[in-house]
Amino acid sequence: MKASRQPLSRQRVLAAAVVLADTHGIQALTMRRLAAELHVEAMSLYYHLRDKEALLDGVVETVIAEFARIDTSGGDWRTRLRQRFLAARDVMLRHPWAPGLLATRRTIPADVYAYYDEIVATLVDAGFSYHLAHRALHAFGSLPLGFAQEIFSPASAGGSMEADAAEADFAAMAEALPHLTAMVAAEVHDSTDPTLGWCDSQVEFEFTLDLLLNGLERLRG
Amino acid sequence: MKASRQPLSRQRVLAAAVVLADTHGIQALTMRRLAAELHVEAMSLYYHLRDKEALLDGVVETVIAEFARIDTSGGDWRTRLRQRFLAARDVMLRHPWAPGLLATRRTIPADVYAYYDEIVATLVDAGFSYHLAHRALHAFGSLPLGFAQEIFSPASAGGSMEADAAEADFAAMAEALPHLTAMVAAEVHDSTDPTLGWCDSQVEFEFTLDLLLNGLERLRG
DNA sequence: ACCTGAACACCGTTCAAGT
DNA sequence: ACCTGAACACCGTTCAAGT
Repeated sequence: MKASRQPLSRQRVLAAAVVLADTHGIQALTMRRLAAELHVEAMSLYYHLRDKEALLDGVVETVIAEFARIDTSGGDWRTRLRQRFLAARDVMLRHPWAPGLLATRRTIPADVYAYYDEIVATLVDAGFSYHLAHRALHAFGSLPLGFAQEIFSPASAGGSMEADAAEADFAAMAEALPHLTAMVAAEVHDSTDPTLGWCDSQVEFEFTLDLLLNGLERLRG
Repeated sequence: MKASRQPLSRQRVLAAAVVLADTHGIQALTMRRLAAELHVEAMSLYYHLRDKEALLDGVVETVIAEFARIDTSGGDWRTRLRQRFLAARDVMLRHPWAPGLLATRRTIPADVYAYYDEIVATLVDAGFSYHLAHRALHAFGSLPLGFAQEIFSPASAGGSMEADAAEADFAAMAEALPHLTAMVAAEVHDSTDPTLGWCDSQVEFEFTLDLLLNGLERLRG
């Protein structure tokens, strides 16, 4: 136990931080707790990382680095981008806290730039102008990073909406929100569908993705 | 000064919280500081709000309530939704911290449900099935709330990308990220364009919006 | 009904000091 | 080079107490 204590490093600290967030949630990722996990005092972390912001930046960097270099092989531009975005999604599904954390960062990991460069390359190779490629990048939003904007209850994957409806007076809700009620009744997420939350399930992700890809294909000069 | 001290209320606390966030940033919104702003001790706030989560929930509720009831008058479903979403955007531009805060909430303000009910109503009235209306809602993401997913530097409205390029060795960047460099060179955001950040400017917001609306129009049965 | 003082547990961070 | 103890400023929150 004592003999096994190799010296810390930035990499080891970041890896431990990812594991801690995966197992106990992002709110458990405090300097003191992370240090305890590494059998070290909190202050030791400051030797390897400037401050907590630097820790969080490093954590998203670590996650982004998981976007494996997938083969950009066969298919047209749409299938190539589709592959990439779905690969990114695999990573995010393993780290459900990552989208939220990424949203709070003010600096973009360098890897993200490289990633976006490849996307633009794919578009331009397919005949897009830089102008349209730029707009496409905007339109994609966070889809290249593997997640869609989450509106409804990011924390409660599994649908708080049904739960609320069950608790509250369902008839009253049906009266106040007739269209939503009808829609929800007709549309319950397939429970085998991998999800990052109520509003970001796999099938919806792919629907939005294809809607955008097809719309862009139409605009492609 | 002393005589003007009317008793606190949930509404007054929330209004003060919005002002505090507007003027000093969301990170300045602490129980203690908010209390000081109201010339009261921090503990007094707990009489009106259960805890800080309840405060933050109330703050987003207050912002959402600003989505004025705009006339859903003339035009087809696309122009009606477009009006709504752009009106929401006006609100968010006045509270740039709101999208980020909203992303951290785990419960949806009741007003948001009512808002989405109206959107579904508009779609269904236009001939959408509930199924397609549901998918449309997903595809819209956060656009109905007036903002697009922000990938690049949410905090630095005004473009850290150019800044970084200026600081770093531009030639090296051009080599490492040839397509992005070319794209950025060809595409600089118009500085008169109202923006919530590098990746969420008004023209891009509208482009994405129309791309989705047109794609959905095509799928409409 | 509405507000407060004192206290607690927990943060991130600094600094001088240890090995 | 790498880690630590003590201390500081700042959180959110409780509880019993004031008016």
